[in-house]
Amino acid sequence: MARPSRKDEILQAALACFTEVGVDATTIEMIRDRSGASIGSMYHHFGNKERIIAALYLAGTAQYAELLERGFAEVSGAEACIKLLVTSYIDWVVANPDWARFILHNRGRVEASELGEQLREANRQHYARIFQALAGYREQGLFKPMPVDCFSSVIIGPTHDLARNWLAGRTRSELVDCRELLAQVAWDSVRA
Amino acid sequence: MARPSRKDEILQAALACFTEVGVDATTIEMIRDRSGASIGSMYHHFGNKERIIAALYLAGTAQYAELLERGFAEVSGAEACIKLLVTSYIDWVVANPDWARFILHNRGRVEASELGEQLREANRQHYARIFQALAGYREQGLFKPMPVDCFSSVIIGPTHDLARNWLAGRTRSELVDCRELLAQVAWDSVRA
Amino acid sequence: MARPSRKDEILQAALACFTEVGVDATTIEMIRDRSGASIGSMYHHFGNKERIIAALYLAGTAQYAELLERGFAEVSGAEACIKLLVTSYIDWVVANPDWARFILHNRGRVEASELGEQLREANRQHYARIFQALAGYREQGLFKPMPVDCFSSVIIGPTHDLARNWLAGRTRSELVDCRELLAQVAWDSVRA
Amino acid sequence: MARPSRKDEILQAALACFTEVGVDATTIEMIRDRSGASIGSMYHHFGNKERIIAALYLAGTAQYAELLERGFAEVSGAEACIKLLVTSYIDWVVANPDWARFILHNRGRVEASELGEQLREANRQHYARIFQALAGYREQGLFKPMPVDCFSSVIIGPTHDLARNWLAGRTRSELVDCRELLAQVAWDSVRA
DNA sequence: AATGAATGAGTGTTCATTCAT
DNA sequence: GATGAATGAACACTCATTCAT
Repeated sequence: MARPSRKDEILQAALACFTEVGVDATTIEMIRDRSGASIGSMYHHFGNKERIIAALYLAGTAQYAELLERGFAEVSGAEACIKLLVTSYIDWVVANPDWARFILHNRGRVEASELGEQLREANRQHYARIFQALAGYREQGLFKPMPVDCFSSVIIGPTHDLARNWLAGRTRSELVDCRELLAQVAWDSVRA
Repeated sequence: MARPSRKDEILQAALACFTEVGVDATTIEMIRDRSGASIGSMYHHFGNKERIIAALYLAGTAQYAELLERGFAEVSGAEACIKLLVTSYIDWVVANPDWARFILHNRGRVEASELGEQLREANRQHYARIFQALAGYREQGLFKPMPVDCFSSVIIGPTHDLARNWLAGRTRSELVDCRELLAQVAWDSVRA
Repeated sequence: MARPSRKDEILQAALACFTEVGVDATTIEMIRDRSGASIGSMYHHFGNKERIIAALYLAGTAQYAELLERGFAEVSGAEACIKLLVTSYIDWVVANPDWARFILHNRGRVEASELGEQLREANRQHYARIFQALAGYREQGLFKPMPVDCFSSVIIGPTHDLARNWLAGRTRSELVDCRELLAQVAWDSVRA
Repeated sequence: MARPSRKDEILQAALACFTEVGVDATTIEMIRDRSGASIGSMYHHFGNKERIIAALYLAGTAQYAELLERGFAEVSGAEACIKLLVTSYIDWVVANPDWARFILHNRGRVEASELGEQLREANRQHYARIFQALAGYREQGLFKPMPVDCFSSVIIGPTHDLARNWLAGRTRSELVDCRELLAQVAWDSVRA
């Protein structure tokens, strides 16, 4: 296993700072301090703070997308696919809580940034991939008819909500203990 | 109808700025400019920026709580109560989109602020009120057994998720068009 | 004994603040808080902060001058007069340490203020009174000849220096324990 | 002779401002203006205003200590040593009147600052050096017995007092003209 | 690829003072 | 004489970014 590159060290340090004091309160100096890189090096690799944020965001969503992709390769059937969307998400959040917290709270900022279009494109592909996986079942009438925006929110909304609360330390339950329940609720909510 | 007080004018101006450029990018000067108040007056009324943010947050949650309270006075039955939680929320969001966006994205910041405890206390009372309204039905076994954190998220999660997307302009559907569907999904997800 | 007037209450409060945090760090609000007066009342009585400082300064020097005057009425002889200058000063400092500290550190500021001339006039009279008391002995050749500025500093310099250090908490000795020694040194230093 | 460093330029500019308008009335902007440095550079070198003040103070006392040290290398005997304390001080004040004025009026502020301990340590060493130089004579009984705080004040008090007055423009005499007289008075005041 | 001293526009906040009541 | 809400100029300080080495 290769040692982390300077770029990765900077991203890890940034995430740690974002977790501790928030994205806006994190200064370039803090990241420099934590990563061991020099200011010049950080600007050489990323150009500006906004691009550090975007790089961290995009890397996170890519990692989750990859996990989901691996899941799709292993399951089949409408129910399994819907449940996979929930369980993959929970598994990723539990494995990467800081990263998940960062992503959950900074979508708007990255969308508004100079790299917003890149994020939107990644999201489009992500959704396209999911709908491609579900298209067959939909045509078979296995899902309750509803607007596509609702469909997404009904599946993943409870999980997003609980994940946010869990990551903020506002829950008594462990997120992972609700894994099967949330998956079942998602399936029940969309099945025809 | 009374004319808005100086305090309210400041709060309204702050919300408009937060909506346009975000909370962190909003400067005291912008709020001053928009509200017509002097800097001194703003500090006389609120003390600092953080307290302006917190005051706006707390006023918003109080308003929603009041709307919900009025709803509880009018409905009865487990199904009606669960659906009310969803429809009241949607109604408030649709009626106050800027305020809703602000609240949806700044809970953590207010919790971490000097007024965090006040917010947590308000939240405790809010949840206590809801559970009190539902306690009878729960005892009758009308709800599927699940952890309390899940129960909340299953009911309101899809609505929160869709509201976030709608407020960010990421949906094709109108939030209000999903009102009955989301209410029904909520009820179906928790009924025994 | 009359109760302190509102003006005196303000001056006492100001001195307490000056002692605790320094003159520059003391705000009008602090004095208001401590005195119980309103802001308006303070400005009614004094006009501005500078005049509060000057009033406190002038009241202090007047009080010391009065003490000295009473001393002159009781003693006679060159040695007694010189020693009186030292002992009166020490007695006043020990009785009014906060006031003394304030006066010792704010002469320049009051001199530079709008009331500077008033202070200089008071000082002129103070020195004139002292030299009048000593004029006879000087003519009798009882003092070592030296410039008048030196004469003053030689008499009171050691006492000023020790008083400053004592008031700042930098001495092991108590100021009062050095009373006789300093008086004797003063006399030895100026006697012919 | 090397050209002054950026740090020294800032310090010199600060001293000039302190002399003209006083420490509290001097703004960072004034020092920036006068030194030619950028605000960022000033904060890069010193961190904050308080540390500029302290650096100037400590540099001044160090310079005087060095002058005194050179004097000790050249003289011997109790009388010469005592007189050296006075004459070195006067020589330094006359050569550096602005610096001297600054030091004479800002000891308390630096002691109360974050660098107070550093100043106290420097003072401890300064006094230790002096008492080491005099220890032998003291043991020989060449000095009048008195508390150590008095001993210092008796020697240097008249000089401090006159220097303050001279630096404030309140004297008719020139400080330097009183050099020998003050040295003699100091010696007379402490000799056994 | 790496460094870090230098930059300066921009920020939140303070506080002496005014004035209508 | 007394009040205190309102004012706004002025301040110390921050921090993303640049650039010569």
